[in-house]
Amino acid sequence: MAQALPGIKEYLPHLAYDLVIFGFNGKQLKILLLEYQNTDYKALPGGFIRREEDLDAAVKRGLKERTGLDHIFLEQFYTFGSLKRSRPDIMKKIIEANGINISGNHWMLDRFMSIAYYALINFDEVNPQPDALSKSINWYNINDLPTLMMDHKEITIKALEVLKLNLDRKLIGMNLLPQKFTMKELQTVYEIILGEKLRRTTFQRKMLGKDILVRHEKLFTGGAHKAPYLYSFK
Amino acid sequence: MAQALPGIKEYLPHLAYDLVIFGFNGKQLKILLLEYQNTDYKALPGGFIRREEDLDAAVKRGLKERTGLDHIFLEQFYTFGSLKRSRPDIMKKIIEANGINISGNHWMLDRFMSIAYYALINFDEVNPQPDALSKSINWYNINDLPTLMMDHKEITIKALEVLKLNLDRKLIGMNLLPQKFTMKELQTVYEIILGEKLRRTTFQRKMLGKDILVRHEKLFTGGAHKAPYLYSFK
DNA sequence: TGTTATTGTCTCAATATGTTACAATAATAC
DNA sequence: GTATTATTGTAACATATTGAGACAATAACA
Repeated sequence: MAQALPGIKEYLPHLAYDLVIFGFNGKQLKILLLEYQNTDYKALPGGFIRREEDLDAAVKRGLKERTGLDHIFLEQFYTFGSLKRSRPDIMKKIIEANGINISGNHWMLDRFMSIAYYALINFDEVNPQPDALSKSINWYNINDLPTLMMDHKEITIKALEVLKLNLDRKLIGMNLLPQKFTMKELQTVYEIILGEKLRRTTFQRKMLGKDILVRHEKLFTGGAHKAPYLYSFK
Repeated sequence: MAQALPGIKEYLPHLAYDLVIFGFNGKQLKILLLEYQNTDYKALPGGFIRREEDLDAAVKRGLKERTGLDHIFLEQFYTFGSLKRSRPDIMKKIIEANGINISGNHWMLDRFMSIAYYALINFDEVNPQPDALSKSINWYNINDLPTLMMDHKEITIKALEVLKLNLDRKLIGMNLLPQKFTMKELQTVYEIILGEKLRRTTFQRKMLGKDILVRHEKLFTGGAHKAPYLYSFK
């Protein structure tokens, strides 16, 4: 089961990226977390940058490896560079828990800066894949996260803050919903990201007034009530 | 005149920071640019990160070296990581123009990512200092910039975009104005950053309504008209 | 004392948002 | 069928915010 670690000749030292991948299941906002083999550590997906590769390309590559998806909303939001964020002791445990021997001066145990990105994906389209060191990758509710490794909690909180600030400006609902959705689903996305309840009538009027939605057929769910229209973004 | 280059043992390889330092002279928004010795290159101030130094600390150190100032509004806004942004040919010219020999595989000629920050300072308080490789450092009007080295124009444009987005949220006027200022000066700061004229009466009402300003004595400038009040931030 | 440019504030109009109300459904129960 | 229920779409009105113009109150100077 022993495998080769990435070589220092292939990757830039001291540099990594981390991904906060948001998904929406119709009710709740979730993120993807890796669980490392034989440890309790849960972590954001991440990776290294090849020496002859654009930063953005490296992150897109990692995102595709974890989700199988291309052409996803992806945005850099912050670079974490404090000294204390690097924890060679934890990295060593994770690698050794995979049955790999690592020398004390291996480059993966050095200090790292992490350039953090967040991605927005349609929950239903993705089949997440764990990376080489982890045993599983799973969705976790943003309001009920487990303990995260190192500074990954801080990274996640910052991602959510940026998401909130960008909510209106970047039409973020578009990327978290299926192609067609109801007004209520759109409102739920907004409510979860903003962390507050919104008024139904005001929200509807505002969204319809923006001239960004197309109305389609009604959705009959079997509920004993008026059926809502489906919408898509223009 | 020959001097020693920074050693690879002291600094993290492949990593630099750049600073977009904004100042306001009462009329125009300006940034600080270095001019390298014996070249036509103009560039943003920047530097490297020590191996045992927090990223933020490195940038604060650099900001203090250039401006002499501490406790300045400073914010990270983006990390530039494309392959083509690194130009070892240009770096080599700059270093050799300082009368220093540099070998072709020196670490300063490697690929670099740059973590960009912007700072807001009070124009009148600062006495800028050039760095070891440059002959001068000067203020340039943001609307009339010279040709900048490598991707520094792109970095500057992005800084201005972020400044614009953060204008209301972070009370940016506070950092660009002297302690006491007139409503007109505050409005001018807003107008330049937003790139549009604002309505005097609406602006005044909005600012006074925010409950962030303290009104002081009037300012008599000698103009043949009513004297404006001076304000400071609470 | 009149002239000029600018400032502080008021008013009214135009928009935008908060709030309530209510008719129009889809399914189900009878 | 007809009544019942939950939810949706939209109208209506109230309130708040912003746009636009008007105007009196200066400072300095001729």
